[in-house]
Amino acid sequence: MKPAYSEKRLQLLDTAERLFSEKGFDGTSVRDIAEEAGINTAMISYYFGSKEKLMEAIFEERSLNVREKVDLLLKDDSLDPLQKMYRLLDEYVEKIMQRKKFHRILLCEQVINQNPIIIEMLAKIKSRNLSSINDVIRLGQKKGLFKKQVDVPMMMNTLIGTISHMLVNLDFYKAYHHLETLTDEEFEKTLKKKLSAHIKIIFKAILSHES
Amino acid sequence: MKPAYSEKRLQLLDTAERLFSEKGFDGTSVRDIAEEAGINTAMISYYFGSKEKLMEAIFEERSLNVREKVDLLLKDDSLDPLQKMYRLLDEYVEKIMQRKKFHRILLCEQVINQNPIIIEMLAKIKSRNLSSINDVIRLGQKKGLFKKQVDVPMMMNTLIGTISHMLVNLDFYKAYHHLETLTDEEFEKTLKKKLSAHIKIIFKAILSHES
DNA sequence: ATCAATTAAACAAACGTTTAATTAACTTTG
DNA sequence: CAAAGTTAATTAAACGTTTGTTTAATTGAT
Repeated sequence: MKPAYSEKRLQLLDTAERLFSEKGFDGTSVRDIAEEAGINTAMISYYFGSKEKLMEAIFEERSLNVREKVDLLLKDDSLDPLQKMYRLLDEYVEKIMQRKKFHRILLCEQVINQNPIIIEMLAKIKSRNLSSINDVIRLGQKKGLFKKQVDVPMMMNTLIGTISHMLVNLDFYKAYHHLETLTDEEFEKTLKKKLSAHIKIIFKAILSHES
Repeated sequence: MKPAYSEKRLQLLDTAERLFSEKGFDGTSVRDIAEEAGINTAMISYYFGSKEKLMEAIFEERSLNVREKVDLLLKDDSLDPLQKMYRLLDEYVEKIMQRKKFHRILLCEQVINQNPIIIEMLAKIKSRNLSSINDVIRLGQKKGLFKKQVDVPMMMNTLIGTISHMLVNLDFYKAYHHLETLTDEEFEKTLKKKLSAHIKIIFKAILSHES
């Protein structure tokens, strides 16, 4: 369980992430992971200690923390509060799309997972991110640009819910809009633009006071 | 595998739904289910044929079909198209909240599931529901009340994504708004109202043309 | 006496983890 | 600079459980 960054460790981590996202944690055996990675089964215990701890390692390496992004945003005087929120929203779209496999795992594990270490990890990240976002919201309210009553967790719920649910409907969405001819990169680019524009409309309606 | 509606069959189905929603399909053993239901393990094969088919039975009994609701809505001349969409949205909030356990299962299985029967089942329901909803949208567009370009799957993605993601954040949301003192029924009522109002704002922004 | 419902026991297969042995990579030493 | 010694990396095999399903026997009602 010694080395922190070896090629085989990373190989196991990537393979496990892929298989967990395709078949779930309990649907994937350590033999599956080792075999597909071309590495001996015992190496999982050797590097991570256990299958559970391998999962924890995935969460530690892939979880999304927006505090730094928010700090930069708050300092940037060239952007009004709504534009700051637009940038933040794009950050979520970008990062979640960038880490599709992990966020599919996250989607399942938030329902199923019983591991107290992961539960604690997610609770901390959620609280921290929410409190950072609240800073931006309060700024907008102070400047009189946002409504006084904004249900921020509800708004974030729609942000993450919309992006996450798109992750499970990717193929359906692609087929509906006849986008199968596009390359993966083209489709991804198109989709991110659509998601971004769509959620901007939503955020504007939630945040700013108009009839 | 004979009887379609016996007390023990329903008992197994309910217990399985609960355990699958708490621990996932692969995280739940047939012994778990049988033991918690107080029924012999072999009865699962007897009634359903297999664990897989038990899961299929859950999907058959709990999936949400909105066609009837939409048909009623389309006929109702006392409602304008936006109000029809509001009613439809409330139907989704109501039904998903009513079937929390099943929709937690659905959330995971849409990512993980490999069972072709369930995949086919979900694809059919999704297409059917979407085409029904498209009828309402086209009506609104015909009357000049809705935008000409509406990404209906994207809109539905936000609807279902918002409600579903709330299902995994219930406790967090309750704690954030200090709603722990409420009874379960009171909280559920409050939450449904909040969800409904929130999504109405979103739908209005997506559907109607304003700056 | 017949047939459905129910049971405990047994089945092989798959599970996560550990073991003890072997190989590979360095370090130390003469 | 090679040989010996030392530690880390890697392996195949085995461990004891648990898995979903089936079996063959038993119960209960008609």
